[in-house]
Amino acid sequence: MTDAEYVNIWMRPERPAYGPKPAYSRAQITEAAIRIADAEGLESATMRRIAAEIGAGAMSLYRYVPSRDNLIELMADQVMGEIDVTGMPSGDWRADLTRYAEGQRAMWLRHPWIATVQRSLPSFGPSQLLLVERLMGVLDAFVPIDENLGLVALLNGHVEGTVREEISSAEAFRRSGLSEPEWMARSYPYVDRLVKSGEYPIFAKIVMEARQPHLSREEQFRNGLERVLDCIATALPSTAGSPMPAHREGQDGPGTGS
Amino acid sequence: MTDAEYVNIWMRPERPAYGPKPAYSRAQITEAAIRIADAEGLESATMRRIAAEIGAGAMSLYRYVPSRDNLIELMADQVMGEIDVTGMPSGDWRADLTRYAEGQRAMWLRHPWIATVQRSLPSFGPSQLLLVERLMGVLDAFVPIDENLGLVALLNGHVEGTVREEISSAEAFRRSGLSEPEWMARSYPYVDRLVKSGEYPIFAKIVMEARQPHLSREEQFRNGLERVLDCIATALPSTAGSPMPAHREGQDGPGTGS
DNA sequence: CCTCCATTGAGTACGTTGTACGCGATCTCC
DNA sequence: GGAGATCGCGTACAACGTACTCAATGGAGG
Repeated sequence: MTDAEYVNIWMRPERPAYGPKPAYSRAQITEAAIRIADAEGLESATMRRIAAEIGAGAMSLYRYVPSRDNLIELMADQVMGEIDVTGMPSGDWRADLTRYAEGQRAMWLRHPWIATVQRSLPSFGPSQLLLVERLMGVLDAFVPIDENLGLVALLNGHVEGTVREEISSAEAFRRSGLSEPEWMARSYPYVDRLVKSGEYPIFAKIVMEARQPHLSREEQFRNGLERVLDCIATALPSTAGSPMPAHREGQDGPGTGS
Repeated sequence: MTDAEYVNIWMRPERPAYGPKPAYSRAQITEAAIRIADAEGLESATMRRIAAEIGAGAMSLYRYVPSRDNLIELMADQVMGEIDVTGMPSGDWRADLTRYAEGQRAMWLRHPWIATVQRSLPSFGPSQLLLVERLMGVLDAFVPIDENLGLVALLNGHVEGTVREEISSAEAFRRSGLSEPEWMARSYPYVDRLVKSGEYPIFAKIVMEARQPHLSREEQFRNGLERVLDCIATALPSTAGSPMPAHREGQDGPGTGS
């Protein structure tokens, strides 16, 4: 009835007209859920567990949140608000996008369960909306809105793709209960068999030769990010300010000399 | 005990030495699971449901697969095998990568549940391995392996990011049980309030002005893909063949006529 | 002031999930 | 021809999300 009226969790008012004072709040529940999900994974953030965390009865949560799915939407929007995009656009689009990208990555690493959340697309929560405003505001002066959408998608695609991989390998370890070295030791026979079989030369090349996988995650991320920013630069008019990538100081783009 | 020995589903042999003839097979179970997940979502592909689909008892599946998570890994690898990468590298890297990207997208759209699967990173199944061989083989002759990894990550990031958005909006409709027009009608008051509030000028601009969201999904994907391929082109040596389409001097590569 | 009743926190209960365990039947190896 | 591993499968259990129900609560209308 009234439940189905709201297509969005944000369309549903939190506080009713009158009645007894609520003992808890959406914010409190959301924060508790995030705390649990951060520490033990999203699947551990069950309704009972969250309720216990704040000292409530299991069913009390449903006075504040219509369903677990909606609570997860609240969690997702909440953590999006952690990304610092104040003062954007600052005038230096490259610095702005870098700060955004690193903030996004840091947030994902703090809250790895984000990777498993279906952002049911247009569920625009307040934090997500603000993020869009600031992020797309960076390029808004330089390109038409459609171009902006494309460039932002490119940037987000890279950030999310990279971090997702980072997270999922960490998650795989956590789930299996093995440490990374132990896991690698266990995997060695399989990988070794694949390499020695000769059927997968490029896989073997990755295992044997690639240095990228041995760099720190930060460096891997940085390298990819610079590439994406260079790509964005080519789509902007020269009035956009940041110089062309070719003669940037400390340029480390595609094809280092060594 | 012997269960924990295997870190990988692919390290565990399917057929044991002796005993009665198995009535089913991993492949059969995997296919049934995929069929159900395609039609009703991954959460409907429960062990009981899958067993019923092939006419088996619920617990029989555990003779073939150690856990549901491992079954999902099998499913994921299976559908990766659907992407047609035969004949790569063909010599035209741009055509190869386009075919790969569109194949990847088509596969994701056929099996939307893929978006929710944590690819526990190095669980290299046979199809995934073959895919890596063919895909990375496309650029292997032109760039060092580390550069290749970066470029492929860029491409995959775009494909996955775009399709993920495509899927999650479709999923949101499916879950809510509403049709797209009905959903939009329900959302209208919320969106309208946001736009009229004046607090979100760029969001408003997207809603009011952007044409990209009204293009077909194929066109949106194509546009973004071209951008990524252009970006990759700048990282390749000129011997790679495919010329830059638009704003570069058209040095027609030897032999490539497109 | 009192009364009304929507809303509160919370207990109980139901249906569904993944899967541990154990059974008799079946097949390969020695 | 045993011996014993492996088969399909029924039963059982713990944990999940959440529908339903209840007495207690406290602002609104008189």
